[in-house]
Order: sequence, then structure tokens, then C-alpha cells
Amino acid sequence: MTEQELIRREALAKLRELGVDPYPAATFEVTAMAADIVANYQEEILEDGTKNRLNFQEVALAGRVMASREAGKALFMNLQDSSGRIQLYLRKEEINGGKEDSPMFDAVVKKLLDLGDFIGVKGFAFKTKTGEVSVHVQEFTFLSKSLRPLPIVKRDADGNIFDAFTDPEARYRMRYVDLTVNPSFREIFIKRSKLIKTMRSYLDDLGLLEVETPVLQPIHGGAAARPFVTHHNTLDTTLYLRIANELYLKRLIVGGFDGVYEFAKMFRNEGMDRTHNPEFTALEFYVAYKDYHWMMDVTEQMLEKVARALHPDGASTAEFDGQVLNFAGPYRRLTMYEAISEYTGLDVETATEADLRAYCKREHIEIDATMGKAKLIDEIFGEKVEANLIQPTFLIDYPVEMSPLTKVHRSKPGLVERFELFVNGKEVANAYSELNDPLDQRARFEEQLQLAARGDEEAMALDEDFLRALEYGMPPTAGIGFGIDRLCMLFTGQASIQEVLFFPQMRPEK
RNA sequence: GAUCUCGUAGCUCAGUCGGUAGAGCACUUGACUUUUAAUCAAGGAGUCAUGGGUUCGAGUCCCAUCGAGAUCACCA
Repeated sequence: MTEQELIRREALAKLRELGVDPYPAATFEVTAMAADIVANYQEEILEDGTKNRLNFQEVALAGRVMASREAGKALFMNLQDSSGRIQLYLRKEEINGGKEDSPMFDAVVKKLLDLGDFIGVKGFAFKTKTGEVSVHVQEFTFLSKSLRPLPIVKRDADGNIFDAFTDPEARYRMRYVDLTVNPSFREIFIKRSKLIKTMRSYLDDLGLLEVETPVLQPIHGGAAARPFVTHHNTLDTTLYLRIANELYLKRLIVGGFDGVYEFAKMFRNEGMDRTHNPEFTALEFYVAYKDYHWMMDVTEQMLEKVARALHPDGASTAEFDGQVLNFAGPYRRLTMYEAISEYTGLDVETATEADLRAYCKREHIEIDATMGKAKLIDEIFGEKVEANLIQPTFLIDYPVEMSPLTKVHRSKPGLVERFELFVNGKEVANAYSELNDPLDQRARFEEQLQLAARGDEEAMALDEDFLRALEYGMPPTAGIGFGIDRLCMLFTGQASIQEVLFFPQMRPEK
């Protein structure tokens, strides 16, 4: 144990000796928040020059002590609650309750109270002679003793920051410390909550039903990714943590719900980097009797609402890496073929597989012999186009081979009715006119099985029960999935997914 | 998975050519009845990520391991 930790444990023991419970059980009734007092305290100066305090004259606050400045028989502290910080002013005679021999001020407050401890105070708001709104404490209660020193960040009058707690490893492993001492990171998570709340309320207004579907699945369908595998003892069977919930949500459309949505944790047993975490959050929703054109309109409306809800001035924009992204619709709609033509000059519609291979070779795009035309197109898109799609852009009409759950295009042979939304060069949503032809769906699954047989680890598994559901009949349906973490990154200006997850995956300590 | 960078006090960091481990904040003791990065005085605090090697001598050089970050690869 470090010296400072030992000192705190001794302080804990001494508090108990003095009859102060460091961890009391009783409710402490909080009646005011720090930020509210600081923002709204009012006083007036009367004609005779005396001050008249107008509000917050009986307040009770609770929080952590984040700074302490002794001044003889008085003491200033900064108290931090969930709303922010406020200065406290304590005087010996009041804290001691007028009793000469009381240990409360000299022993308890000045010696045994440490930075990071939780306290409750009662008193009245006032302005110090330097003009800072503060609370004059008349009653003081210990609420919880902290046994480890917090890496408290200091800030001077000009806003310069000292000793910022910045080590990413320590911040992610001890998010509780990060959140306590780094208020700017708190804001990211508040925005995340607001983003989800805005989406949920938009979908509720559309009349969709929020549902829950299994995380433990016997067949990991709906996407192409390596799953986490687990085992159920009673059933003695292998189960997978879901890589997607798409096939379950569609079963609910089959069952007669016209619109369903789920905010769902997904699990993919793949690499980690600044845009991938093994578990991440998706929003998926499916609406009967709609197509992907309708879904593009809805996406524009929803994201504009989100942008305005998160922007401090209610604007439809977000700033990322110096770029101003505008989420007000309509977004640019570009077919896959148009996009490639625009950024490479290639006409992929008429090009042969050999033409595309030659192009990739010339442009040093890595390919292998097993790739068909569709896969080559996808590679070229990824290398040459994707990074250019900064403002929200719908990329539409993909080759059928890459989209086993998507309905074939109503007029363009070889393509499917699919779009992906790109923002800042990254995919943030993926949507289809859902494939509801059960025979076509079976054929597509079988193609995937052939890919798997050829060694494609990410080919989609065949789900007999899902096919049975489609055979009973699914109405025409539009569906979409959003990467919530990546949206959060965009709206909070964060380059790393770890900054928008409370507890990003880390290697075990030690 | 590959490459690069990093790991020193609770936090942020310095540490020269290989020669007794440093600073600020935090902490301890004392002073101070409106301070605010409070101030002033004194003091304590370290398995230099871990293990090995080279050397008379390693925080420093070499190797391995662990952890983190970045870039790349992979990845709906």
C-alpha cells in the first residue's frame, strides 16, 4: 500500500474513534445542485449598502470534495456533484456548533477529510468578496471516505490544465476515476444517452414496437462474422453470442408486427482497433410494406433530429476532425457503379472481371484469385471511393453476390435494393428492401454454403427455421441497421470507439 | 497478425556520455477568519512494467515477456 493510502486508512480509524461514521446508512436529502446554484443565485444591494440574498438560502448538497484551501479558522472547499462544482465556505465556530472542545473543525474537517471524500452539507448561498457564488456551510456530514488519492486535475484562471489524467490505459481500466476527474469525457456519455433517447423517441413516434430478441442463438445468422461460442449445460448444446439480430426481427414481421426495433449489443470475435470493439451496439429496425427508398427518407429525418438534439445550438451539423458534417436531408444518393465511375473513371457495368483485375494490379489494390467480379468491385470501392464520402451519402444498388438477405433490384438485373450510409468516409448504416422470397432466400443461403465450403470463414450460415418463417410469408419490408458506437463517435468528435464506450474491452491486468 | 512508439512517486513529466532517483501538483507537520492552480515554512514518499544479459557499475545499452497507443493487415 502506498504512503497516502495508509494515511487514509489511519484517518478512517480516527474518524471512528471520534464517533464519526465514515459510511453512514441514512439517506441524505439533497435539495440543490451545484450548477443550479452557481447559475441562478441572486442577490440585491439595498439602499443602505447591505446585501439581500434572494434565493438558495436553505440548501443541502452532496458530493465529492475536489479541492480544499485552508485559511486559519476558515476553510474553502470545492464540492463536485453530478451537475458540476461549487465552492463551500466553512468556519470553525459554526462547524464546531459553538462548542470549544469540539473536534469537528480542526480534527475532522481539516485533518481527516481528504480530497475525494463524499460529504453532505447544509447552508446558504452567498457571494464571496471575490464574487464567487458559494455555499456557507452550517452543517457538515461525512457520507463516504475515499481510501485512494484521486488524480485531481487542476485548472488555473486562464483555463490552463495541470496534471490532466490522460493515460488512456488508466482511463479505460478505471473509468470511474476518469469520469470523476475529467468532466469533458462525461459529456460524451451524456450525448450518447441523448442520441439513443432521440432515436428511440423518433421510432416510437413512427409507431414501431421496441422488442428484445435472443443474445444466445443456436445459429449465428444475419451477418458474416466470427462468433463467440459458448455452451449451455442443461441443454448440452453449443450456443453463439449473436453477431446480428436481423433474422429474429424479421420473424417478428412474419408474426404480424408492422414495425419493430431493437437497440442490441452484438458480439463479434474479431480484431480490435479504434473502430472495432468485440461487443458493440446496433440499432436495427424493420417496417412492413416499405422499401429502401422510404428507409432513406426516414434515415435522413432521424439523423437530422439526432444532430439537432446533440448540437448545443440545435443546428443540424456536427464537427468532426475539422469537417462540418451536415445531417439535414436530402443526402446525396449515388449508385455503387456511379460512385466508382466518378472516383476512378471505371465503367464497372461493362467491365469484365479481367478488366477489373488489371485495374487493381495497376492501382496496387490487393486481391486474390478467388475474388469474383462483385468482390473486386467491393475492393475498388473500399480503396478508391469510401474515404471520399464525407458528407452523409447513400450508396445504393449493390451487386447481388455481396448481399444474401437483400431483395433483387426491381429493374436492374444483377443488383439488389440495398443502401449503405457513409459519413466521414465510414459506413454508419446498412439497409435493404428485405428479401422475402423464400425460394430465392434458400438459393442465396446455398451460395453462401458453397463459399463456406471453399474456405470463406465469414460466409453466412443457413437458418432452416428462418426459411420456414419466410415460407409462411413475410410482407415486403424495409430494414436497416445503424452502428450506434460509430454514430456516437461522429456526433462527439471522437476518433476512437473506446472513447464512446464506458468499458472498452482491455486485456486482463497483470 | 506485422511494424513503430511508450511504461520512472497517487497524477503529469524530466532524467545529459552508463557513475548515489528529480520537479510541480498531491501527501505529512506547522502558520493563516473571504481563499480559489491559495500562500508561506519544513518534511516524507520509488521493486525506474517484469525477467534475463553486457558491464567494475544499468532508469539509461542488448534480449525476452507483459501492458498500452499509433499505423498497416484482417473485419459487413
